[in-house]
Formats: sequence, structure tokens, C-alpha cells
Amino acid sequence: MYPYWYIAAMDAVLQALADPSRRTVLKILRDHEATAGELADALPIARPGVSRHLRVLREAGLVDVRQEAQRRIYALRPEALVPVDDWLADYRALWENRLDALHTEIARGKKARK
Amino acid sequence: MYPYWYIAAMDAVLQALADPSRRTVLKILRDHEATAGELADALPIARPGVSRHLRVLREAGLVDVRQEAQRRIYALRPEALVPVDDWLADYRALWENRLDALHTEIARGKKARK
DNA sequence: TGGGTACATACCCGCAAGGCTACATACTTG
DNA sequence: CAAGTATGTAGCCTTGCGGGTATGTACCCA
Repeated sequence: MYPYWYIAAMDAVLQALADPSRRTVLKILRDHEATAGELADALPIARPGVSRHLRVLREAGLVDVRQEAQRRIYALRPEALVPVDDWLADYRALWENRLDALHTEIARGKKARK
Repeated sequence: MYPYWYIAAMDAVLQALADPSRRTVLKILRDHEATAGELADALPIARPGVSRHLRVLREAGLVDVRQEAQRRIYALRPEALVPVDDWLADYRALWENRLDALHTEIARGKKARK
């Protein structure tokens, strides 16, 4: 359904990232692939709930599934996060300036206190 | 209510970013501060809706307000995005590897077609 | 001090999201 | 092919979210 190069609209990705259960799934898949059952065991909710979360992640392009006998093996598709990173890039310069200013301010404060 | 160094839990930030209207507000504030009215005019929804969106953004630490006569002037607090950037960092290495592999694959395909 | 301006809050509504139980599907194996 | 295993789907319920209208609240100015 989703070719290997598919990157969902950032909207769907951010929507998917908004849920902590789904972020937990991503965290696990960051280290290794996992079956739906393994992922379900790691979450405090029942299987069907996990299935739906996995569907959201799939439709956002964040994970891939392959079937192996009765098992569905899920794998991370980190490139789906690229649009989010690009979006963030537009703001990165701003907070870097601000943090620099803050550090300068702190340094100045220390000096003044001497 | 929120001191200048306050950074909300990433959870609230991602939740706030999930809504397109709120992302529009951030995009506007990226360029310049704006009053609530100006922000409302830029969105296709009524004032009270905008007020609520602004509240969510405030509580996530993404914007700051200051009052000037009857006007509330909103400004971006880009440092609230730092946790999201840090979170993304854990995945960046992964997609960079993958994209490298993809490019290699494409290059190989081109070569083979010659 | 009364009227106008700029926002926020209160309240209601409709819908989508997330949880659960029950059931269907698909594959393996005796 | 029957039983078991692994997972997804259907249907139901509750809650939260986003949108709207009506109503404060705070400030300026004549």
C-alpha cells in the first residue's frame, strides 16, 4: 500500500506523534523490530487498541509491516520524520539566538555578582 | 504564570503542534509579534476559537503574551521546541543512514542501466 | 462615567479518538 | 481438517477537542 519512498503529509505524522502510546512504539522500534504482540505487551492497553495505534502509525508512514507466518513484524521508517525535522529547522535559528542571549545574560549576572 | 525559562513537557508541545491552526499561529509569530486580533484575522475561525488555541500554545510554553492597553501581544517562544528537537535527534541518525542507502541504491540502478 | 474596543471565558453541540469486549481472519501444525 | 496462535476489525461507550454564540472583563477616551 505504501511504497518504500512514501512520506506522509507532516500533518498525519504530527498527529501520530501526539499520542504517548504511539511514541512508545516508535521508541521500541528504534532499537529493534517487533511483532504486534511484543508491542502490545509493552503498553498498558489491550491488543485491539494497539492494533489501531499501529494502523495510525502505518498510515502516517512511520512504520512498515511485513508478515511472517501468523506474525506481523513492525519496523520503523525514520524517514517519515524528515518533514518534521525540516519544519523545525525554520525555528532552530530562533531558539539558538535566544539561548545564546540567555547564556550571555547569565554570564553577565555572574560577573556583576563578583 | 510561566517564568521565562519554563519549558513545558514535550507531551504538551507535541499536542499543541498537532493542530494546523496552531501551527499557522506559530508561523506568523515566527516573522513578527501579533495581537490576538491579527492572529484571529489570519485564521478561518471565530475569535473565541483563536483565544482557546492561544491558550493551548501558552500552556505548552510555545508563546508569550504581554498586555499593552487593551491589546494582548503574542510572541513566539521558540525554545519550547528544543525538547522536540532533542527527541528527534534520537532518530536522525537512523534516517540519515537510510537515505544514504537509498541514494547508493539509486546510483547503483543508474549504473546498471548504462 | 458611559460607550467603544479588544480579548477572554462560559456554555452548548457534534464528532473523532481511544479504550474495551466480542468476533473474524489467516496461518501452522497434529 | 480441527485446534491453536497471532492479529486485525466491528461495534459500543466515554471523553476531549474544536467550532459556534452569548456573555463577561478590562482598558481607553470623550
